[in-house]
Amino acid sequence: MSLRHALIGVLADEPRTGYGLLKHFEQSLAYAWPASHSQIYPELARLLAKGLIRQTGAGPRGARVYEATPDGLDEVCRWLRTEPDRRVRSDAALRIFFLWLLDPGEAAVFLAAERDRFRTLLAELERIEAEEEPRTPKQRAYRVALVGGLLTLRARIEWAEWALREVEAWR
Amino acid sequence: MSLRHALIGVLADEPRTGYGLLKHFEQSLAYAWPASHSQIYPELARLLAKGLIRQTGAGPRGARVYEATPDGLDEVCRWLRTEPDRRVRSDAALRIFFLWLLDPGEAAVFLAAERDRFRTLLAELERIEAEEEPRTPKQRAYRVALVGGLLTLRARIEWAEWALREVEAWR
DNA sequence: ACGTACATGTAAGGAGTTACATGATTTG
DNA sequence: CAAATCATGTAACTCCTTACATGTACGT
Repeated sequence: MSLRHALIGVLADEPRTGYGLLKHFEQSLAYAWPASHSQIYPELARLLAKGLIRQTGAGPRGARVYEATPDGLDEVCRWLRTEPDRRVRSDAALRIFFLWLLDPGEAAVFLAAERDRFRTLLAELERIEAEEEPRTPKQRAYRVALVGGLLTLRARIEWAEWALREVEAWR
Repeated sequence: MSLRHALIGVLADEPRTGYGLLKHFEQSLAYAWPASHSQIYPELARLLAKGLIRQTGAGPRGARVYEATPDGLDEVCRWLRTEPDRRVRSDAALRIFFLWLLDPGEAAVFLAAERDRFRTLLAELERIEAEEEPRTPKQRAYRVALVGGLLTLRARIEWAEWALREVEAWR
């Protein structure tokens, strides 16, 4: 359900091609909901058939430009008022529970990799944060999501640093 | 891949029934990897067929008790040394990007619900934290996971409170 | 000319959800 | 004796991943 609504939601802001949507997912939405082209293109065809989006034009190389229809926008707003599915899966977080099966040195390698990944991602988000002041409503919403990422990552880095000191004591 | 390894990993600590594993997932692992009985039971059958777990006995009501085999333990450790899949999907986090499609009052309702959910979850984790001192290696690993949850939730609550003040300014 | 990025699609298989289905034991 | 919990399974469906597949336009 999430992917189809996110696609309409992005198209509610401005018309885009399937490829444009793909790139937009890769650049920002992927932090919350990764999606590949093999999922996006068929889903766009379904949304088109249901009248939730429509094709407004064509670009070079056979690119199709879509935009959200009023029905599509209604559907997104209805979705936003429903209870979100709070289940989250994180392979990396799951592994923490089993670190005791490795020797402490190997557990430390894992935690250091986590910390480094968080740091890299934080630097990336801080770069985006510095890029431009949010002005439009959409930009302000994206900024709210961005700040969520920043605060969460800083907490995760703090945790990873603490956890590394902790596993030192396991030796 | 994650579920099958997590099942072996839990059974590496002590023998359990399928139902016992289900309850254990619901109580602690679900924060990182939710799993339902309709996934767990068939997966146990597959792990048994592959020799990664074995049945050690039977409890009342036809319950089957499993434990990890040495092959299973090797497999978990191999898994722990591979690169984790860092993709994470969060329906709730995705919705943030589309809050500008609602009016600010409705966006605030969403954010307040998020904040409340985080607070409830934090209280739950703090209760678990206070329960007992970790003593065994397994308990220490679980505590590392728990502290990760605590720090992350506190950051998410801080974010939700900031975001609520932010959307007030959208009116 | 060659490589990269643009642009779209399909197919097979694996993972996960929801619903259907059944029965035993304990607790009030 | 009724309800809750224990205990296990299957089936249909949806979602997602990986791989296969094809062609266009642009920059160097």
